[in-house]
Amino acid sequence: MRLVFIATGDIALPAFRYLLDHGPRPLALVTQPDKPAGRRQTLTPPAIKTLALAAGIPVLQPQNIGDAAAELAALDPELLVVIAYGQILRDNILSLPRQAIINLHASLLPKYRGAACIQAAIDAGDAESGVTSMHVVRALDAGDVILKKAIPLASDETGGTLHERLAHLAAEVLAETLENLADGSAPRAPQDPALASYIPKLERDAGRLDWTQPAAALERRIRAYDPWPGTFTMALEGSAENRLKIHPPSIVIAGTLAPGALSIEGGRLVVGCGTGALELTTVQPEGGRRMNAADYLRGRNPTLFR
RNA sequence: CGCGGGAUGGAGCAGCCAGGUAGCUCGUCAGGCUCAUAACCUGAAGGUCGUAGGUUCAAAUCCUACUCCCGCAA
Repeated sequence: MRLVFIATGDIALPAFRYLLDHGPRPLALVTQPDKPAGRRQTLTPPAIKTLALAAGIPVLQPQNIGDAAAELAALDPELLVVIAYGQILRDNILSLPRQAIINLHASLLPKYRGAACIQAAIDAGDAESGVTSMHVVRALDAGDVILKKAIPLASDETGGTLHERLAHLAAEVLAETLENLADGSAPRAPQDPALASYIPKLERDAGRLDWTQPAAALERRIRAYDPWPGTFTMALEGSAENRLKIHPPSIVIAGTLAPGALSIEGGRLVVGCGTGALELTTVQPEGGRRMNAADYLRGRNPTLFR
């Protein structure tokens, strides 16, 4: 099968490796251009590009994927596989493959269309999440579903652990989807629009914790947003106000503290929430390294979180 | 050269701006108190103040270069 792989995010790595190991071997990889990353803002290629080059797969990095329409057409692909590419595909790409263009999405569609689907499942307290394969249509993540596989979420699940598990699940889903397409047995189920939800891309300050929220919701958010985009609060330390990152795990406890008020006893850091309170175990002051709450309290003297 | 914070006994920090006895909260060890304890009391050990130069009678502190850690941003 003449297949072109279109992906940027690391969640696509296991699926890409699967194709390299078991075929069909991709004719090319389309990925986003190298971007400045890290503290020095050095130009960094997507990890999947490095993997492709090592395997001798041609790599295309158009600024806009529409710019590469002619090159892709020249490859005469039967199937385009899209995973976490990061650009909307337009008609000049959608019309390219002779057989199909499919997308793998890290949620149980039609729930959580959009970019932050992994975080959304944990944030909402869902019992399970999964990976869905579908046909790509013009509306985002709205195409007919081929198949989906679900996995249960652990009580200590974080965005990082779920990302890892779904990445491997995606490889399984891709394998099965390709088999079904090859032998013509692929199901095609329209999504029920009434059940659809859309999760917008997370913004800069999305990780700031709102202490008026219930403790249980904040505990989920701290897990969901770890390691990206992370959660933080502004800590009043003396006359200064410093950014303080909050890492999981955190523990929901009963309490009647006012939202953002602190209870510091025996090296335990407890913050009042809208409902109940939250004990924080691991924090990271701006400019400092990650440390446990007792260490933080030894050298700093926070009086209020907001 | 994207912006910024940091490196001080095992941990987290103060001291630096206005150079001149190494300090705080813990931890560790010993002893005491207690039915008992991560509680309390007493005492002790433990530091080339990131590295290399420079200024000075004198540098954790001022100057220069370098190494490493981290936050923002992307």
